Amino acid sequence: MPSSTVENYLKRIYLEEQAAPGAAVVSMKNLAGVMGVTPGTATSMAKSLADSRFVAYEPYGGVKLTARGRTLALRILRRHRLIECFLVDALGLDWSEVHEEAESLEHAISDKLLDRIDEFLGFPSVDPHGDPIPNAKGAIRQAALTPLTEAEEGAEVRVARILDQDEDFLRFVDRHHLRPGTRARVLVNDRAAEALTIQTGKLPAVTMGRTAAAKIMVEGPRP
Amino acid sequence: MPSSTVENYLKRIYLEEQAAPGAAVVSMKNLAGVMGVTPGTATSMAKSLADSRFVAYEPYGGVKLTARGRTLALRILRRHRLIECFLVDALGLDWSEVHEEAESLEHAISDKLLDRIDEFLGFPSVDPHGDPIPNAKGAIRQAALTPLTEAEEGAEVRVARILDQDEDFLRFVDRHHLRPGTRARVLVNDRAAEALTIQTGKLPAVTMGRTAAAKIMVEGPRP
DNA sequence: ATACTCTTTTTGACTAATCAAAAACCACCT
DNA sequence: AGGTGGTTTTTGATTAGTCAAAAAGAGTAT
Repeated sequence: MPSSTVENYLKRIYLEEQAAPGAAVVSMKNLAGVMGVTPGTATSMAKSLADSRFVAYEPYGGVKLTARGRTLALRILRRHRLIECFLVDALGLDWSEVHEEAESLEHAISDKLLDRIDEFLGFPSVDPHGDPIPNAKGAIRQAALTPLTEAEEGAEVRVARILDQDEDFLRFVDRHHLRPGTRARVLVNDRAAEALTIQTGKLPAVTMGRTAAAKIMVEGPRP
Repeated sequence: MPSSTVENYLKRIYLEEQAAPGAAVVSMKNLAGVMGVTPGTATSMAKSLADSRFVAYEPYGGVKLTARGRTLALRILRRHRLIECFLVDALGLDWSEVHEEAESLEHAISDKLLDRIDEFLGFPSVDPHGDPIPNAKGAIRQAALTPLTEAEEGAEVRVARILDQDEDFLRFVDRHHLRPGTRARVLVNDRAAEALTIQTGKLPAVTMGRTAAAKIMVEGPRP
């Protein structure tokens, strides 16, 4: 039974691999950064993950999940995201605050309880942030989405996923009614100014910078 | 922030103190036994709990919770029991299987979420086994109960609490409809034979031994 | 009080996870 | 080739929690 530390490393490695689909491996510096540990710790953990065959690791070559490691990472991610759904749907917690809570519960919940929750929720396919939930077999299916920065001016889009779990950012998104599921119109997308203006229904339009817009994934004008 | 290991020790010490109200302290042998560790480990943990002022400890003198230690123990117990309620009431898990699950979730849940659950459940005062739930301030209130072994023959009793969390025993109780809340009549209480026969409604009567009956707490014929 | 038994403590060792700081290595740029 | 800057690895230490086995202490029976 892998410790929750190991589970966290694998989850982060998976997320880093997803975040930078170009890079084949995750560097020690990167890993140490996202895990909040020193590079030396990342190295020794990389070795021990490799010993357990969760990652491929070559000295100076970074880490890369093996099939076995990815399976476990997806299992944790599934737990995390189902728990988020549950906290929001069943207990009415705010979607901006469930991430932290799920972060600890994901290591403590049994498979049995998780399945019960999955059933209770009606087998959801995405969590409250729009992140896809791996199924019990570890398969993950996500519709092709584009960052808001790519949207044409005048386009009608549907917010599908928010890529940042930071509470402040989520509250900003919430305040302007840009939660996943919302339809909105892109009024301005000024690439030179790196600013974008978007409007939901009859609400006042919001203008945000490029980096903020890049964290909001949308479905195009029509598929 | 105490580790979950420390939380578990304090919880067990509290429960042992309750289980043997006569003994003023919990011995190392006892503690090692219930925690499933060697006596040496119990000793070194006792010292470290004493350093943190959770228990009073004198060499060869056993441990005894301080006010501080009891407060923390009751906090864990509150978590444990509210979680059990929640799993049964909100997710329909069987009361015989929630103990183990709560055992790990109790260390992972935040105070905020726990309060939300408490509210969701309508501030229950006992868990599915009839164990009293400490309130947010750590106060615990339990009606005076008597073990079934003390019941008079012919008495009508109300099952109030089951003192054993073992899955098999709980399933036995369940099978014979002796869950907390049930009214039943004591048909035979033969102290010499150490056997007791009890009947719920029109169901077939059940006969059990003294030790089993001692784990079932009831409210008297009338208060 | 003496011996015997049971409990408790001590000692030494081990694993997992971490840090700080030194050393080694890699890649790139003249 | 040689140096330089940044990354990675190594080394040595630390903390929490554990065990096995030896040593010490307490209590009881004769």
